[in-house]
Amino acid sequence: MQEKYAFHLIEPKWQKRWEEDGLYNVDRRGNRPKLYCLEMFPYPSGDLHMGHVRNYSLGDSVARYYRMRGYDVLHPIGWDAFGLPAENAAIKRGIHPADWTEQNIANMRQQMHRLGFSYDWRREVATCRPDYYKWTEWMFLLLYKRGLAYKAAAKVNWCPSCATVLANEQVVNGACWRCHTPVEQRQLEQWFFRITAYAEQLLEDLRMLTDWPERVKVMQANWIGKSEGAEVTFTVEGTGQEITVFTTRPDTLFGVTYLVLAPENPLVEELAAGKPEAVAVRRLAAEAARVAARQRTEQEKIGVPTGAWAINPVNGERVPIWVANYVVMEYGTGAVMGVPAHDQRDFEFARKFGLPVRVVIQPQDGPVPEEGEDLEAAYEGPGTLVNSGSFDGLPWEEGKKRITAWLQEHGAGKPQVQYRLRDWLISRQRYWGAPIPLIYCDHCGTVPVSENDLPVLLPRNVDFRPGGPSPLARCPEFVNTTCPRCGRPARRETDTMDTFMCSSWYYLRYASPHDDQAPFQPADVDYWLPVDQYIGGIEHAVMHLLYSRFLTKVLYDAGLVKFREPFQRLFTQGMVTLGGSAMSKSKGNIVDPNDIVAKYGADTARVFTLFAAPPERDLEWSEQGVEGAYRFLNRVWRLAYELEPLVRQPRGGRAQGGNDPSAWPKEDRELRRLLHATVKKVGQDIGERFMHNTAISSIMELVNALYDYRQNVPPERQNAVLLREALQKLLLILAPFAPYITEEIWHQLGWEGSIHLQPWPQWDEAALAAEEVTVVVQVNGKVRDRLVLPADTPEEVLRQKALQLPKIQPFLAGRTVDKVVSVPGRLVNIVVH
RNA sequence: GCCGAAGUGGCGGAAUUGGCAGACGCACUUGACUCAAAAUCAAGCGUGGUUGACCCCACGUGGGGGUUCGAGUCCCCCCUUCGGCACCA
Repeated sequence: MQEKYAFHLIEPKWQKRWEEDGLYNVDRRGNRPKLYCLEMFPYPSGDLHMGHVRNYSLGDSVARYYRMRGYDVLHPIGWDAFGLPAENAAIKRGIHPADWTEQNIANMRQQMHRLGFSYDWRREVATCRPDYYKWTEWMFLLLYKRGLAYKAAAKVNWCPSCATVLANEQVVNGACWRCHTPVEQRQLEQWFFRITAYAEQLLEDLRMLTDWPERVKVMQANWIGKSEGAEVTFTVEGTGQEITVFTTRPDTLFGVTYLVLAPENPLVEELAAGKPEAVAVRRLAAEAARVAARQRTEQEKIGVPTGAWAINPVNGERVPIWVANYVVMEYGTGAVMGVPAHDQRDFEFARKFGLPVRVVIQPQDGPVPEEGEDLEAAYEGPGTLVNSGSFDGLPWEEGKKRITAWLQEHGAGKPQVQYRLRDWLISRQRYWGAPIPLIYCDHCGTVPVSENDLPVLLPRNVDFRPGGPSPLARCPEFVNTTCPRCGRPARRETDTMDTFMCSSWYYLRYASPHDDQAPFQPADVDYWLPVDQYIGGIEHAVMHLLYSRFLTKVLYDAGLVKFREPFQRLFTQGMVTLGGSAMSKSKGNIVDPNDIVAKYGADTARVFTLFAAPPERDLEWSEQGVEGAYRFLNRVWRLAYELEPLVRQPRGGRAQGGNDPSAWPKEDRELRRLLHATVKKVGQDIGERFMHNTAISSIMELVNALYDYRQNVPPERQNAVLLREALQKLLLILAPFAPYITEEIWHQLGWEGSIHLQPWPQWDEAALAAEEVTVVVQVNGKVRDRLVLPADTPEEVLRQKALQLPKIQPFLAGRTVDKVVSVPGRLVNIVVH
């Protein structure tokens, strides 16, 4: 065996060999359990960054572990390859997006090879290739046919920097999720997916996801934003028009002292027309229109009366109708009933504009002033109905039900559930995306492209110069076509799909990556899906993960898949930081994985990223920590080098006491116990706990124990059988984390076959029981001494020995022993006073 | 404001079921090897007190209270940090 750990020679050698042997290719066989381990596929930006290294190292160790445990492991990778940076490269550097993307893919694929990730490369997909986006278009048509795709004019989020619209999920704090430019509101006609039709299921099925992080489920639930309440219909005095409001507090209906409409509500103009208030109303509406709905939060509440009045259905009272900027058109009905006594926003508004405040809920304890005019703030808590006619005295929850029922009986309302979720806007005014497969015909209207004509190909020669309509709209060869229905000249849709559409179904494609008849074969998907373990960043908690869940449910309803949820277990890993913040080009705090691999090797990079922090937390990059990981691998190498003569002895060498471990000396039995305990723990840490950091630390402890044994046991007494077993198992459990060095040592020591095809080592449960235990002796809960005893010492003997310990005596002198608590194998606690 | 997660040495973190707090690693200190350095190996390394030394004692997991023989872990209150949602009626 070589004396030096020459990673730079070892790693390229095995990389090539594994690839030639197709070591990680997997096919549907069915005679072994399957496991689908998936990491979120990357955008091919050009280079892997440390976040990728961490994400893929995590997934790879899981995949390798289960492979060794006898599973057929589907572990694929691909490229989320449509998107704006490719188009920007075209604009800035004159390189075509397709070429730019393919070059980046080639480079990143090479980096992944160097890192030794165990992918089945035959299954690689790229969303920008026609053989993939053909099926993205197919998915669009599926939604279209099922009535889940529609075109509508709406006020939408526009990113001026990306020159395209964005979905609500893609606006973060009022800015574009990708480039952080503040978004603007624009009135445009766009394509939407009716994700709101699945709001209830998307919310309800979160319960099934018991192996998802709580915070992701909470974020999705918040995003869906379910509210239960009632719709109440008010009549406009004089005209008989109706204004419907949504409220979660029908129990406060007797407390209504005004109505408010959103400035964009079309009723506003109707109501004010011809009245003296019309000028002020129009001015307010115009003012509000200038401010994006999402930025209104910081605005002062402003409002004006419309001059119209409404009749409260429950008591026939006249209340004024106002317009105010604190009501949003996009939620509910764009109209709200004002109950200042029991809603803080209404309270502030009423105080500012001198509207009356009427108390209709009395809390159980501590009276709220009966006269609303004395209130200092709205009372929003529970209580009993007052000033509410025949409903007086009801508990509020009961009041909600009874008043809603009354409204329903009298045709003035009904129970209503509202969701905050909006439909998914999928049009993008960009070139580098999957075309929306629709044709507009002057005679036939909107006509979907026939499935047989898919894919609608992106034309290669387009004009990328910025400004004006999107490149596709400026490409007559693309735009001009014939109507599939009537054959007359027609125009293609020139918007492309949101790239989140491409990534919302890719995990299905890996099952049948090259099928040209269907997006996937049922037999493949039924076998491999759902994904058993999905790993990625938290940033996709409500974007990618929500869209993928939605699409899966649509496919389920269409009978195309047999599962309702695509990702069984989800793990969200933390960021890689340097100087406390995420690595980014703009901050200039980048560590290039290429440099680390060149300097220390891929195994070191992998071991460091897995060891330095628990996977879910942020990982602060540390060059010294990397050196620590490198030192550890060198210690493993040296250990193997030193043990080689022992390992290679004919018939495995000798062991004092023969091959029966129970006859071995104590040091041998102790080392064997640690070995077997470590094998068990590492398996649990990867498979059950997802704590790769503690898995590696326990392997380090094993290595340390082996060094101690070598140093402390005289050479002639060292147990070759044990050391051989220990080294072999050590390599096997380290293999998922450090695939190169373990493979190399495995072969240098003369063991057969790839280490990565070996079964996970067995552990002997009987070997785990320590023969001797250290029992802590406490007095009043404080540790005063320790006893080392055989593990099977009877509890009575244990207590006796503890009470007789010399160090204990001073603490017992002059005191009475109340009781003695003992836990065999752990402690004795003597309670005195 | 509502919801969620977290808070442990100089640093990253461990403690899986209520049972020795600080595993493992980094940094640091000392020693061995060396002409020297690097590498490697060995020892030490929570805070305070005490001692010639060994020992020993007290305190210690964001703060305060509680349950328990025993709390980093369970309960209540509070503080801080991070994340999500937010005039959503």
